[in-house]
Amino acid sequence: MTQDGDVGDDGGPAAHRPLVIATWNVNSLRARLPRVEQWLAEHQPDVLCLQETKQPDRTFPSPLFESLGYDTAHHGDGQWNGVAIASRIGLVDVRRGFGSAEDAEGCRLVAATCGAVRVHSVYVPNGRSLDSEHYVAKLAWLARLRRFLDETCDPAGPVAVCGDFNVAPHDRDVWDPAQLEGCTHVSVPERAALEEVEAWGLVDVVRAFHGAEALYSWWDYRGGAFHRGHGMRIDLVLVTRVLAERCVAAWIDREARKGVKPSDHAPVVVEIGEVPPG
DNA sequence: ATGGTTGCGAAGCAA
Repeated sequence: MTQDGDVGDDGGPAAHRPLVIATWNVNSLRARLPRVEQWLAEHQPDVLCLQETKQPDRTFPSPLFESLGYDTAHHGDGQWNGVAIASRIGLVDVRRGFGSAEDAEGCRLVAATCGAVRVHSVYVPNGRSLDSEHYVAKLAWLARLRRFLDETCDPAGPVAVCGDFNVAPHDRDVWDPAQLEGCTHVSVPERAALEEVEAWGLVDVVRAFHGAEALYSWWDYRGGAFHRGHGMRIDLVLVTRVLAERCVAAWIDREARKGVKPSDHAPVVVEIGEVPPG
């Protein structure tokens, strides 16, 4: 690992490695642990947000993360949902859930300050179907997230909201909008609820870096969806303007969807040049 | 053709 120094390799000004923040719905951390270890070693993110750890806090493998140089905060209470943040740049002021009745969906939000950045790992409810009570709860959860940001953060500061939003922001974020008419993830109300979250002061940096190009972060396990290109971009890194302005790269690691026992989601990675103090 | 796959936990549900 390189040390931050006053002088770079070429003798010129120090070349600071960007701050790397990633998010990954691992669809069971237990099942995915070898892939997560491999991915951390390969990409060396400073912060990794995880969703669907599918385990209670007491079994979360924090010692393993510590051995890899990461402090962790986990919020999970059983075999479903579960979110975490792993950070090698510090991890303080942990908050688990909204701290209110709206959190009844359970273990879908954890926040922590990592270095200068207030980081949130979120797992938005799936919604199941448009006529389901779970869809109503999904809309309410997104509205609660917006209020949570209003109450706990400053949009002028360095804030990142990362995770599986279970909403494709735009028709360009799904392989075939016609096939998905009447389905969750693309409906007008949930897209509006996501826009309300972004309107707090957040930029979808992967989209900002890739114009209108088709980019997906999730592909169904069934029917060879990945190889057919049948995906959706539902995993997002949303950052405040002060971070977006310093963003030097933002991408989705499709390679992680390949190989042995992949998650059905790919990691989303954002690289930020120089982070000002919060 | 209402299929297909994975994870959880040990039958069916959730995604």
